[in-house]
Amino acid sequence: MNTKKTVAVVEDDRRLREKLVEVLQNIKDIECIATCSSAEEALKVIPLRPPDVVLMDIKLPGMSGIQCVAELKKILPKLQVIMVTIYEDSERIFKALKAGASGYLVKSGPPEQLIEAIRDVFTGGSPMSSHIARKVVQHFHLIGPSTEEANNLSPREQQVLTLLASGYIYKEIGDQLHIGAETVRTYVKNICYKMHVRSRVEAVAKLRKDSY
Amino acid sequence: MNTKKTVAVVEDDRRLREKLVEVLQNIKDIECIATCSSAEEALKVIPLRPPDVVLMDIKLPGMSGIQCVAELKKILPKLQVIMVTIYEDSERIFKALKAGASGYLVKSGPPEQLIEAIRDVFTGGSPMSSHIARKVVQHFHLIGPSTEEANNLSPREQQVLTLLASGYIYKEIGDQLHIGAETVRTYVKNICYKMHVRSRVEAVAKLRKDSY
DNA sequence: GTCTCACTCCCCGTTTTAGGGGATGGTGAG
DNA sequence: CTCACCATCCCCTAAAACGGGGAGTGAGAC
Repeated sequence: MNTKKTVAVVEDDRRLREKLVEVLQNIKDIECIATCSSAEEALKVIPLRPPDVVLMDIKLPGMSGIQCVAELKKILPKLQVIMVTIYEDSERIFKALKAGASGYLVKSGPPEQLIEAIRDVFTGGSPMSSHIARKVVQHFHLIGPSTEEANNLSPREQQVLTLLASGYIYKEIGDQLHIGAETVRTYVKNICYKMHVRSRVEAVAKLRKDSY
Repeated sequence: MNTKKTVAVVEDDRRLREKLVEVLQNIKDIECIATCSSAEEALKVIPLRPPDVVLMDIKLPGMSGIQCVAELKKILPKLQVIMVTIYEDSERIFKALKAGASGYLVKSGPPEQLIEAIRDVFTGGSPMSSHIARKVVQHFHLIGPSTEEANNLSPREQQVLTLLASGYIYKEIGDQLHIGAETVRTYVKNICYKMHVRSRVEAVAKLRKDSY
């Protein structure tokens, strides 16, 4: 590869930040074009000259790294962000990923892991520390096997269920689908029967389990 | 490590199966203790002498590998399964993970990847091919940033919301929490207010967006 | 000591759902 | 040509939820 991959580092701890930059400087296909010591600074600096990849700490003074990712992604949707942090709790992991991070590394890993990760996101991958990946996978285990029950609903029934989940009452649903509220009611009855639930609320909750 | 990691292979294509076994035989810390050419066979054979790790193909004659994982996990919850397949579509990936798979590799990868993956699940990781990981991560991006609205519910309100999602009516919730149905109603009012929704159904639907 | 806030309960009247029926026409499979 | 299944609509009664109030206690914050 001829052109270098450009990287920005967001990390409040000065020593760690400099250490990261130093590591990156020794890599021929990577160039660190910016360093920030806070999320606020990152939001100013990074959009001016967007790098290919951002290495982002989570614990920052003021705005958190997670929040920062969310903001950056709003203005630079194609920006790739790798979280580099000490936190391994599921909640932070999921928040970071939902905010738009493409990778998640724990700081304890070797520097080579970081370099590999940068190359990995570059080629469309999602680098994650081993245990992070497991937590992500466990999230799917919690959801449990798809019951498929929502799938043998008729098209109309699925529409109704979707609108139901949006909080509409029968009459409103009927208006949107140009059918009577009584008809909507019939669908809800069938949905409850097919999904083996007792109420529309439970059906909506089950929809969540089956999808995702 | 002294004791070998035991592995079973489930793969219908004979040549590929034998090739997998051959690769494994050359590794000192891994022992292949079973091979199956179908999901049905796997369900009979594997529980008799459970291996540490199962390598599972998805496309099998009869029952699919995904279904097989779900069944195996029911009787052997601690069994670790790595999907080894040619499919890279999100739907199969998610179904496999939800069924209980711990890892997901594409067949095109090098044999060393397989060995690494077996060792990885053994140490609590979740091996995934690079692009598979990205698809998993993209799933979180689709959900979007947490709105946090469910998080500033009081503990009691969260309990109520959870039970609500399970389909209970106010009286049943009240009984379970040893409070009156009227109190439950008060919580629901507050929940709707705090979450900016108009009904309990919408609140439950929103819960799904915020969690996961 | 006041103030906020979670937790608890209550009332009234109105709207929405649930439960359990029945009914029509259309369409595609066997 | 049935039979199943979908989409559509209707009736009645009873149960549940909603809207919008009020109101008391105890804990912790300031």
